[in-house]
Amino acid sequence: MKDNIHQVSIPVIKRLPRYHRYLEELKNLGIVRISSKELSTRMGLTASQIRQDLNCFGGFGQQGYGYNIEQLYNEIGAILGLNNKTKAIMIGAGNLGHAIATHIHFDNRGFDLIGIFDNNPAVIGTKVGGKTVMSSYDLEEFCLKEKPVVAILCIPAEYAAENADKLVSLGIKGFWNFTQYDLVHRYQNVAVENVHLSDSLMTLCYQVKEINNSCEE
Amino acid sequence: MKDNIHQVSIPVIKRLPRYHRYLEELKNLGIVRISSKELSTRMGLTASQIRQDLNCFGGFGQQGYGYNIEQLYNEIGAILGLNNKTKAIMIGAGNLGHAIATHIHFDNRGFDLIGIFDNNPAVIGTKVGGKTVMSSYDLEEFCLKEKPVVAILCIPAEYAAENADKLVSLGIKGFWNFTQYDLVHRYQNVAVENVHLSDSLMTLCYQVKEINNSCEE
DNA sequence: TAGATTGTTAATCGATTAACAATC
DNA sequence: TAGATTGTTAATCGATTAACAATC
Repeated sequence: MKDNIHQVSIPVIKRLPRYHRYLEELKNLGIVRISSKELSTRMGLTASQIRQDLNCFGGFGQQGYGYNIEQLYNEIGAILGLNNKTKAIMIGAGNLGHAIATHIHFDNRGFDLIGIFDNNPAVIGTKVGGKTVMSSYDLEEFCLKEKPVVAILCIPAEYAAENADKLVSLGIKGFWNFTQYDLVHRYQNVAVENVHLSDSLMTLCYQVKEINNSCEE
Repeated sequence: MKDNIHQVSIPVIKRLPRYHRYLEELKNLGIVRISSKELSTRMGLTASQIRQDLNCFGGFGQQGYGYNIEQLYNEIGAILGLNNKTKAIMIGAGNLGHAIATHIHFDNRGFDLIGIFDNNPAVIGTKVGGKTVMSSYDLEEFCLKEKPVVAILCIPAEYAAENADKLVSLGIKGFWNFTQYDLVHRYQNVAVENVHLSDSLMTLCYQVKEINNSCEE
């Protein structure tokens, strides 16, 4: 590992999961080593970028040889913290929450989903991904006892602010935010990862329009 | 509108939906005008950036006054193409597809979801968001007749490549890709907007770890 | 007119790419 | 040893920020 003095930039971090995916695939193909050049061709980026990215964390390669795929795969997994079992809770078990809870493999991604909460009586008590949905009234007691670190927000935007404030006061250090609401810049020392689905869809709308325009010309 | 000669950069496009959201909120509060300075404070960015971003598309403001909120809101909506009714189909009506189909307001985002397909007999024929799920066998005929422009991929990664190839051959010009699979760089003149949920979660994993580290020191 | 605030040009900052000496 | 490929420094590119003249 290298000096942790200046922290790694966001663009680099965002590329790590993609490296991890490609390396997993190569590993499963039984390939042992790869050069930055070869990997760059497969991934559609430059060899320079790969080497720069990896050297933010240390020298994982070997001159004249390249990188050992399995080793690099494990290193990146460790950097991301995928072997952790960070306790996570989900707030909101509607359509989206339900899908996220059952669709995502939290254990492979460094998390342990330990509780799901909702305030809708029709949902409380039902099973979602093998877990019984709890009432929001029991959230505080649960947090004091279980000390979850991350909260997944799958609630309507209008409840996001109050819920987030409460959760931070209960010790939450990170949000996976599926809400329209802008959580970033609100808290000190709290990580926020936004999944703004509507924003993403609008971006696609623009792009498709642009392609249509350029084709018509 | 301004010269369309050099196209607008991706970072700018990605910020447009956020502007749109803030302006909608301001509009609903009944506020009529806003300066780039005031908006920048609310959004946590610089006034310069806002003015630069907006001037990619034309001069919507007025010196000494600022921007008319309703007008700017409408302009950005028009730039994004939110008034379009681009025909979209969904491939895969599992947990995630079901949630996306019912959770997203496609009509406000420039799209019209006209068909949902799956190859699971247990799902075919059921209703999702008021629409009957069709069999994948009928996809080709449907596309030839209805000419959808965008496909939403909510299928396992291993089926992504074959489905995407087929859909492109059937005239699809854009993907909203919820698959692990990397669609970008595969096709000419096809827009791809990725929602890599697992990647996003891994990024959060890293960030939470970093916060913990810095707090312990 | 004076004050405010834009549109736009210039300066800065950061991220990506290229180059190459180090070394396996 | 010679060839290959890294780690790292230097050059380039692009995006963000600052400055200011134009103008409402």
